[in-house]
Amino acid sequence: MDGSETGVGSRLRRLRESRGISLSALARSAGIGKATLSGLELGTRNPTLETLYAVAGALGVPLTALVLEPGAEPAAAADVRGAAVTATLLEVFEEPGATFELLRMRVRPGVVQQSPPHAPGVTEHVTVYQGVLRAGPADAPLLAGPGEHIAWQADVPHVYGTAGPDEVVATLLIRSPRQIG
Amino acid sequence: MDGSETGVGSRLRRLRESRGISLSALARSAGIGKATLSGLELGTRNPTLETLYAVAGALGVPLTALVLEPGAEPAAAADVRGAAVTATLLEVFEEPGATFELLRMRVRPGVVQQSPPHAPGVTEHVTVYQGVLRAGPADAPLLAGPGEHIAWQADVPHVYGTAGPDEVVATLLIRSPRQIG
DNA sequence: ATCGTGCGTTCCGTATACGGAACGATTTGT
DNA sequence: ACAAATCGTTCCGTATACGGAACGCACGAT
Repeated sequence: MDGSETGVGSRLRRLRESRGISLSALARSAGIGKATLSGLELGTRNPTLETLYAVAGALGVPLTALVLEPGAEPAAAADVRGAAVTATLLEVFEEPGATFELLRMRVRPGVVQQSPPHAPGVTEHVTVYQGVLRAGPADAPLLAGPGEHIAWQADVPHVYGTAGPDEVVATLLIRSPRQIG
Repeated sequence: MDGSETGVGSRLRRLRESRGISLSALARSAGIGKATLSGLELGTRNPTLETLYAVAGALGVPLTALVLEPGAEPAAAADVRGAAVTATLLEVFEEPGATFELLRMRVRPGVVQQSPPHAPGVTEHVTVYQGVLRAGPADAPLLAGPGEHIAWQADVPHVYGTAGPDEVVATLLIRSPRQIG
């Protein structure tokens, strides 16, 4: 039973066949059973992380090439959505003094999104790649165009919007200091 | 037995705790057992893909935020290493007009790394999180400290180095316009 | 025509990932 | 201060992912 077919099987089969490797050979070089690999490709098994790492390693691709997705991804749950902003968490960096969350953000033109205050000490950093962004504290938003970077304290209400007709593409970095308790 | 601890457990635990969600609550909202989640975080279990999807979905993060990896990955192909710079490819964004490659970069102090020119139109954008970076065109490098962002045209020789005693941690975004032919 | 080799799938016993229900420890409410 | 709730871990029976060994099939060589 597949139950939650995620496309890993078909993606893996295409990857393997595009390299002209047989199922038996890949199973052997990955150190897993043929039955396991066959079931994985057919979608009749729910592979463990260990199996996925073995296969990805044998193919010489990052695990994300099997699991992540060229566009059709159903993982809408991975996104944060609001009136104007769609954001996807890319990475979380744990540094000694703070946690950094790096998100990719899109802002639709013509709408302004309010965001409630975060905890004290939290700062937001935005680097704009496309479009012109107007964002920052609700009472004093800042402007940033492609290649520019703005930052503000996020412990007050803040807003996101565009200052031009185009959609804005940017990265948002949220810095949360380790709470001192 | 963990066998191949990939850091998923500790990363997941930090992610969960940084949001102030209890293990019990996350297990409930993900629709999985507390025992499963506990074992996953402790690294005593080898989770299935289905479990990983459930947890990532409940946290609202892409699966890659759990699985993408800190260093033990055999996929050295994803890494770029040089005299002073170690970079790991985090994500590739395909936009209509350009390809963006987002990398996490570390620059060791005391060494300067030369990088050959890229194709015309390629720009590099760096956001610094720690340390002071000196980078940019070889004849006119720029400085950037924590929270600052610099960018330059990468079709000339450029350099990476530090301007202080500390290692620099930054993200590097390379924008390559779709070739016009 | 009959091997011999390799393919991908299926069968099967074993190892283990799963969820439910304990458990002790800690926090919260009265 | 005690009781109730909730925390994260551990115990345990069940479901299932695992690898080894069949299986049927498609070729190539003698």
